[in-house]
Amino acid sequence: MSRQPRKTDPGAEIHAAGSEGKAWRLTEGVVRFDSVGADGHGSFASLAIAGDLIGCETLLFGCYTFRATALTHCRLDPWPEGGVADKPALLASLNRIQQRAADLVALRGGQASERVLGLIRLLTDRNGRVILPTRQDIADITDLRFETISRIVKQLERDQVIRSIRLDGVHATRSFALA
Amino acid sequence: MSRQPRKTDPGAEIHAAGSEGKAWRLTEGVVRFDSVGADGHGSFASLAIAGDLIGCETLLFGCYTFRATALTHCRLDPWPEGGVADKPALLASLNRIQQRAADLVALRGGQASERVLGLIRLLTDRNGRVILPTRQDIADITDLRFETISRIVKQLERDQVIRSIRLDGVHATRSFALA
DNA sequence: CGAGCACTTGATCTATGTCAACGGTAGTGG
DNA sequence: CCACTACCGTTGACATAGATCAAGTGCTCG
Repeated sequence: MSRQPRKTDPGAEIHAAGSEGKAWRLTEGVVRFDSVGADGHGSFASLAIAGDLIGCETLLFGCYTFRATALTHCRLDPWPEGGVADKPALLASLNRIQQRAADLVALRGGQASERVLGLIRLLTDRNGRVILPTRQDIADITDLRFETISRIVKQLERDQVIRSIRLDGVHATRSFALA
Repeated sequence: MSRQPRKTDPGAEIHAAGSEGKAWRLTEGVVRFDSVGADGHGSFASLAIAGDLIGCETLLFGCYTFRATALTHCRLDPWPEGGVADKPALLASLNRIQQRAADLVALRGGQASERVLGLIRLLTDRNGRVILPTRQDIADITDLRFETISRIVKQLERDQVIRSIRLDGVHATRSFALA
């Protein structure tokens, strides 16, 4: 029995921390991971963007370490494709996780506007389009406040660093093209 | 020909970004990793503490992605022990890297004193002892300024959250015991 | 002894947080 | 259709944590 690809809406929980499940490759969208404390409250831990793996810790433990939440429309494909992960695939994902971690650290240091711009660049596709998470999610990722994010995004728009575009099914405040 | 364990002094470069080499397990000490830009300037990217792997990306690329610098006296053992990494070992390190990344993200968010305390806890051994990096390195890790770190560490000492201890070969301002 | 480093501490400044009010849009139920 | 609610985003006024600038201490090494 092979698993099916899975699609999610923005805001939907993909899996809870500690729940059982398998690993996936995120082929479209953005996912946030949260560490969940004993009280059930979560704090932002990591991010996955298209191409990243989700839940590879299940290969070791059988259950997920973090809570995963879709920040945009997402598509998840079962991983590993053949059902069994080989060593080169593991090495590649290990490397990707390491790189992503360095990106995240960079998004939490320096000037507020640089951080937001950094995240926008990270999320921009090869056509120069971005679908942003909500202001609150951007704030959680960058450790800023949503009011600050709102001001910065507006300012980037005024400075014509980004320009609002219209994609169907996406809030007007969240789809942009890089200038 | 099997490689020898390696020891380093605080401040020493363990390897440069892009240089060729193998993977190691850090058995003692703390190491910082920096992304190195085209201009040769580095920015803090990640941290390894005792038990973590260093340079597992060499299994894939043959060379190191980041610059590695010893923050304390360190001991490095060749990895994998047998010369070839098996899948369970890879999965375990993948998991460890993921966990470490979440720790790091947490160290860069919230109140300054909480971040510093978080780092201190992360670096404390099972006997409640810590050897801290320099104030500047702590600042780079937490994205604060060294003056701020100095004030916070002193305050933690005054509040008796930590207490200065004397370890030979270590600056008096850097070895502490948790209260 | 002098130079260089790491650390400490005080005074002041400022980027960002906080609080508050309001607008737009989607959904829901009458 | 409208009324109502629930979000999400925007904007202004003001507060403050931490940055910045500056001066001085103590240690180590040549």
